[in-house]
Amino acid sequence: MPIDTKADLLDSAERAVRARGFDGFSYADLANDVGIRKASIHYHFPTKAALSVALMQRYATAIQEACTEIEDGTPTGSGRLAALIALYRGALNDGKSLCLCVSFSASRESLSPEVITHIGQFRAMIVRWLTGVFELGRQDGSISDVTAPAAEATATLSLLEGAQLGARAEEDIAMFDDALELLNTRLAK
Amino acid sequence: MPIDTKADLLDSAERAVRARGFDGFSYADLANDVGIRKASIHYHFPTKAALSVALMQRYATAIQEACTEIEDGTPTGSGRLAALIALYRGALNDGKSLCLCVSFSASRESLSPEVITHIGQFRAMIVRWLTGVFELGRQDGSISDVTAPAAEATATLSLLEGAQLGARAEEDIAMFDDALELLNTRLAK
DNA sequence: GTCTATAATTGGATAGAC
DNA sequence: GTCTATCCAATTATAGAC
Repeated sequence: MPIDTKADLLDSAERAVRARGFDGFSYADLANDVGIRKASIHYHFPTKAALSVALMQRYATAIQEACTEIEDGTPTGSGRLAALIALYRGALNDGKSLCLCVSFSASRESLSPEVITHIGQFRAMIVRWLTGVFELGRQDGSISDVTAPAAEATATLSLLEGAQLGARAEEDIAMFDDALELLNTRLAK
Repeated sequence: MPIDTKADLLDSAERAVRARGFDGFSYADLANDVGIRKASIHYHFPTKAALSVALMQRYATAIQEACTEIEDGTPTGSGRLAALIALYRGALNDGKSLCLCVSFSASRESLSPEVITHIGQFRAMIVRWLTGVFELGRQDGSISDVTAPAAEATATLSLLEGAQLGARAEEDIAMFDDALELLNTRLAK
C-alpha cells in the first residue's frame, strides 16, 4: 500500500482552497495536515502557482467524468439537472465549503494566468453540458417552460454558484435549497 | 475643504476588497493609495477587523438608501427589479470588481464574527426588498409568471451574485448579461 | 493626525545533508 | 523524498517623537 503524498497534498490543498480561499492557506497548513515539513512540499509542487494548476486540472477532469456518469445513469433532462444540482449541493459540506471553481473565481487576482484560462474552459464546459440537458428536457418534456436552452444554461450555472456563495455566507445549506426551489418546481419527478 | 482621510481609507479599502478580496490587500496598499504611512492608518482603524466592520456598515447603509431611492423613483415592479439588476451590474466595473457582499462572502473565514453577522442581516434585507418587488410585479402585472415572491427573491439574489462571480471569473461583463437574459424577458418594458 | 522606527510573526522559496 | 536550516520579503501592529 504505497503512500501517495502528492495526492494527499492535492486533497489537503483542495479542502483548504474551498474552505478558506486561495489566499487563506499556506504551505505550513498543508504540511501540518499531511504530516511532512513544509519544505518537502516544494519537491512535489515547486510553487503555489504550480499547485493551483494541478488542483484545477484534477478538478476539471473529475467534474467532467461526473457529468458523463450522470448521462450514463440518468436518461431524462430533469434527472440529469437534478443530479448536477445535487453535485453542487454536496460540495457545500453543510455550508463550510465552496466548489473549487467558485472559490478560485473569487480569488482571481491571486491566480496565475494558466489557472484563469482553465477556469474559463471549465465554465464553458459546464454551460455546454447544461445546454444539452435543457435541450433534452425540452424534447422529453421533463423540464417545463424551456424556450432558450443556452440562456437557461448560463442562468443555471450562475444560480448554482450564487446559491453556493449564499449558503457559504450564512453557513447554512437551507439557503442553497431556498435558492433552487423555483428551478426544482420545473422538474418532472 | 477639509480632507477626510477616514473616508479616503474606506474608499480605497472598498475598492481593494472588491477587486482582490479581504486577504488580497494590506495596510501598505492603502497607505500607498491614500498617500499616508501605513502606521497612520491604525489611528483611524486600529485593526483590519475594525476596518472591515466599518466597510460593511457603510455599504449596507448605502445599498439600503439606493433601494429606497429606487422605490421613490420607480413605480412598477419590473422597473424596480431592473434598477437593482443595474446596480449589481454597475458594481462589476467591467468584470474587474465584485460587490462588497459577494467578495466578503467568499472571504468568510478571514472575517470577524461581527462582519459575518452584518452580512447575514444585509442579505436578509435584500431578500425582503426583492420579495416586495416581486409581490408588486405580480399585482401590477409587470413581471410575468410570479407565483412565489419569496422564492423568486432568494433565487434572484443568488442569480445576481452568481452572475457577478461569473463575470469576474472571465473578466467579461457579457457573462453577467447572459446570465440575466432569461429574467429580463419576464420584465415589462 | 501623521511620522519614523521597530517588534513579532508569517509568507513562499532555496541549499544542502541524509 | 524528506529533512534541518536559512533567506528575504511582507504582514499586522505598537511605541513614542513631532
